[in-house]
Amino acid sequence: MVDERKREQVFTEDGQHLDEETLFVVSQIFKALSDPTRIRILNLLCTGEHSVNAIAETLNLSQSSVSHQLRFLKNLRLVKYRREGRTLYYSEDDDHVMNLLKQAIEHALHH
Amino acid sequence: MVDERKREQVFTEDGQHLDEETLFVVSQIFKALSDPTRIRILNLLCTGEHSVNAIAETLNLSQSSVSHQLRFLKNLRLVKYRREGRTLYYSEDDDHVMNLLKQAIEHALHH
DNA sequence: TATATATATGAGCATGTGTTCATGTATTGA
DNA sequence: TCAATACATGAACACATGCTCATATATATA
Repeated sequence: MVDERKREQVFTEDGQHLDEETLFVVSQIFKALSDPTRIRILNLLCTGEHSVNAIAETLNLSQSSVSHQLRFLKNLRLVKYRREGRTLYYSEDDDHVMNLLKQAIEHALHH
Repeated sequence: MVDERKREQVFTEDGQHLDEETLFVVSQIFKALSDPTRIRILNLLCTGEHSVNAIAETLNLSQSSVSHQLRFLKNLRLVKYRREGRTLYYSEDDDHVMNLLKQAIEHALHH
């Protein structure tokens, strides 16, 4: 039997109270990682920067779809880009989130 | 400038080729963590097992909503339950995924 | 057996999401 | 300036998602 008294909203190591903003940020991070296309793009960017067309060709996706997803990832500051002429080279921009992705991939592969 | 030759599908530490199933599993894990209600439920279960009604009352959610989400989490084997009379006590069932959640929460809090 | 309690489930609905298609914008080179 | 290249953007559509409401199921107790 468990103690069912309402927990006080103290901050403990786990099960701490989550304010609205934290809840939103956490859900956004995971939402970004919850789509197969975005996972493939981020996984590819693990190997270094790539142009939009390179991503589309390598992953066999439409240029438009890749561009839309890159905008999504850019808004969350998970990727960044650098311009060289007409070409934009995208690369990762959040070590911590990339780490979460790598952990989940490792977990899924070794099961 | 980056080497744009198509990557061979060798397995390297990062950026490895992701087969369909792995991709699906990874996306499902993150999808489970991408909803505020499920995050709150899992975060509460960090503190120990809770009945369905206790979860609903503590988090101020409807019984139906909690029950639906618990079914979702149970299908992914992220939670389990034990029966005691009419009451079902739910608890976490995947240390690794709970760890991903805790990391993301810590990351979001200290920013 | 009848009633109450705890939870599960299905339908329906509003909203969110990811894609394609068409087109717009920016940069380069002739 | 004109055409070509690389990428971005908006609309529209199909589909997924999470909630509520009503109801079903399972267990305990009188």
